[in-house]
Amino acid sequence: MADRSPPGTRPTLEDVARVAGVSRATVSRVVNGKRDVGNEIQESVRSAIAATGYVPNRAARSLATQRAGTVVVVVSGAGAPVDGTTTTEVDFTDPFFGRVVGGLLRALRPQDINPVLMLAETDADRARVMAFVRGGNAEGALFVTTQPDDPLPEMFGEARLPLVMFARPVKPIPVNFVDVAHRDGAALAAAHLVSLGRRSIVTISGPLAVPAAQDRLSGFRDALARHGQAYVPTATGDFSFESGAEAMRSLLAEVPDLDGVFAANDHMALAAMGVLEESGRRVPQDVAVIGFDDSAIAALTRPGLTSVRQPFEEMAAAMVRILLGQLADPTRRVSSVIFEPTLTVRGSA
Amino acid sequence: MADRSPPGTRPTLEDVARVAGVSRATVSRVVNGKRDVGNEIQESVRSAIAATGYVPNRAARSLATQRAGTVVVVVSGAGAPVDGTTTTEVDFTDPFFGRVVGGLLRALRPQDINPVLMLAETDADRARVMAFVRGGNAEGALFVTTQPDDPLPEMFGEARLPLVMFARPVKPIPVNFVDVAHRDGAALAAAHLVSLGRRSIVTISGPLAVPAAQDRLSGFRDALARHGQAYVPTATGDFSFESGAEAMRSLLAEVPDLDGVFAANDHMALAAMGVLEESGRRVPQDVAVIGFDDSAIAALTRPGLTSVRQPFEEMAAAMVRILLGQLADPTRRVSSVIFEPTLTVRGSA
DNA sequence: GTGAAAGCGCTAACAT
DNA sequence: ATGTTAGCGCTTTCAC
Repeated sequence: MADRSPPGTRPTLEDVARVAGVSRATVSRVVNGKRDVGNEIQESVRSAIAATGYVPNRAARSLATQRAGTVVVVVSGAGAPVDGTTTTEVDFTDPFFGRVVGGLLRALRPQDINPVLMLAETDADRARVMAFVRGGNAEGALFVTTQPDDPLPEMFGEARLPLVMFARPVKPIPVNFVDVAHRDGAALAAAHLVSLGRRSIVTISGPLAVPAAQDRLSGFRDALARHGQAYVPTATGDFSFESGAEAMRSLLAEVPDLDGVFAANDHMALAAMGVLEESGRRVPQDVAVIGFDDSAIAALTRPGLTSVRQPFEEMAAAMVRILLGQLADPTRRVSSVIFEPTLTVRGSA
Repeated sequence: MADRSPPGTRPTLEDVARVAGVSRATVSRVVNGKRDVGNEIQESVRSAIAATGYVPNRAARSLATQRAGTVVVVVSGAGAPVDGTTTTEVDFTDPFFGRVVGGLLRALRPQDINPVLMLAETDADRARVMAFVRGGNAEGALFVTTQPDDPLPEMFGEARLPLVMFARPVKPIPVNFVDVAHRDGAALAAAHLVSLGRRSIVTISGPLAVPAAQDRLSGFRDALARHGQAYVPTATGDFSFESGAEAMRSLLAEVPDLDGVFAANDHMALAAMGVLEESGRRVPQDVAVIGFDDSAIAALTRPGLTSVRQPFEEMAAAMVRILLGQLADPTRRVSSVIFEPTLTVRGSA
């Protein structure tokens, strides 16, 4: 198992072939599991591989096969390109980012495809991503963003390059995506609040330009209407902690006797809890609070935050599956998969 | 700018050369910014590139240059290989993971080197990483882990493969790393608590097998000793929320009149705050609490958590710098850079 | 079942 | 200053 070669010189197929006393082609066949190779030879090739410590060079393979063996995982989150460092970090501390990327990596792992991670914060970034894929350096892209109007999906569409998004794009463009049934998640929250006997329920919405926020709001309203509460006082935030606090304050002014709150994400729900407590109301006794995302933070507050959970890792796995399907059959039509959320019940509701 | 070629066939250097009426070599020179090319020709090559939509193929370039143009970013966090999904996610929701990886990507971005992201959760994963780099598919690795005894660094060392770690490894092996001055960070916390007039200060340590936890503890003790508090009651946690709560309870039993707490990370600090409030003590009036990491959560609690902050993005940039230096001059000795932390003051202390 | 040979797209001497 | 040429390490017909 020792390294014989001088540092910097890696063993090649040629080396293995020489050691095994066969041709490069045969070694290649063994390496790639082609079955029309005699057993004896197969043996000796394997031991030659072990002896030399051979590892295939992907660049050479890509060149020969015309397949990159690589996909790009593109992440973008914060809206504007940032000069400071703070805003941009939102990407990565955002609950869903890490979970999704982790899920993608795990789903990709058995496929012998490796993920190149790229940021898409600026137009230059996006151009870089496009060039990368157009140059044949990746076979497709997996795109996870919190920025609903990112132009990248359209660019991919026009270039007819394989892409799967996490979350439905705002514009109705033909693109593969995976999403959660936001309306159903909201309905879960509504049903839970009602089952808790809450009768004066309000909601803090996300920015209505974001499809997910839209759906969570309308789903919540519809569900509550089915349960008899025809009108749901609503304040709109932007998913940030601060906006959640402000929304809660204005709702409190409008509906002092409210006893249930559904916020479109956990940050805003947390902020709402804070405002409620400052106002002398107890959570969950006086007011029940439910968030959305089931982020790491939700478990770290007192009371813990009841929240709607998206099955991130399954969703990530689906993204990979769709992309691989598309690569295997490029004529395949775009597809989407919608997952059902669940409710994680903690102390707040 | 239109695509002329049938889908699937990408323009090559050859195509550009033909359109521009020059040789491949000349196009290559222009593409790579070699300066010994006449202006006229340069012009026509550029427009030929634009006309064809040419993008270099990295596989071919790698093969020719013998340089991968790729580094692998390895992340590992959760201790044992996991069958469920929960534990493993720790990686990604951990405050530092996203910040560091984000920083790495941004530092790599201008370098025309792209990062392949790999997990190192199991031995098979580690083997995969090793094979990847040994096969010449990446020029080196950037390793960020919360697992102090990961065997990967040693494997890289033995194979004499370029590696830079985030955080000093437990074993004193010769490896490049970037870290923060944990002792100084702890001293910052100590000084702040003392300046607040706290006289009965305790600390919640991380697992002592982790160098960072060791340093934070000893740094805190030493600093407090310099300020006159010779003995610091200590409870040891494992960085988890639950362990922090338990540690706080036992400290409370031991030192009922404590008025200051320094926890080795934010999760434990948060848990401590919760236990303190349950016990009827107010934060910060009765007890001041300081955490470590300045994670996203720290800003989302009430009161906000005062915490020691590591300059993650600068640290990530340093990792990249060190790796590139090593690649440029492989004989370079291992080096390390230690950054100074700062204190982010919020409501809790 | 195995080998010989061509070629993937690019770079880097070496010629001119 | 530009072109010619020979590979980089691998896969893949096509012969044998």
